Amino acid sequence: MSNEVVYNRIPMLRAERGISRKDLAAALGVHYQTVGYLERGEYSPSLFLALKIAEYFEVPVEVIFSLHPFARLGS
Amino acid sequence: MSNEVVYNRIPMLRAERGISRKDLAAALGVHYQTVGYLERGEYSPSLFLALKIAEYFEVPVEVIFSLHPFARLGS
DNA sequence: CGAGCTTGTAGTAGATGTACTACATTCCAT
DNA sequence: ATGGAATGTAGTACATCTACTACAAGCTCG
Repeated sequence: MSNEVVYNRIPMLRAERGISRKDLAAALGVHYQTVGYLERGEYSPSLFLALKIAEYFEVPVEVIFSLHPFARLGS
Repeated sequence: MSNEVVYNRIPMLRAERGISRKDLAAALGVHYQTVGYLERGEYSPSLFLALKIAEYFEVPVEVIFSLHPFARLGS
């Protein structure tokens, strides 16, 4: 049932903060490869991890994750 | 890593709407026992399912799910 | 050039989430 | 009192998530 797509903006938020995957992973308490998998969309995080990510970036979950594609910012 | 607790208010929201687990499950496209497991806290949903639930109840994810216990309403 | 940081890819292993079936219990309505 | 709806429990099976190790490639800084 979680074979469905969940879009995410982790790369954008991480770029805004200027931190590496490794640092983000450390802050979240997960393996740095896990962040890579999430950013590349190979799978979506557990709810627990999603809530941790939202807490870390201090934004609502919906700002980072969505069932529908995010609008592109550029061109 | 999702061996951690995620608190949820599904029973309360479902009671407010006055719908059964079976109907909620059907609306979400999951097995009715899955809703039971979630309500009893036996495990927390995938992010995909959490987003569907929030969409169904028309509230932000944080209203239903939290890393920290919800305040009790009564006494 | 050489070292180190960042990211991508690959693979194994274990934990968690979901589907499904079956049966027991409680409660309400007829 | 009988049946049906709603819920709880148990158990199996499969899919997904996460950890971890290892290696390749690009980049920057000395």
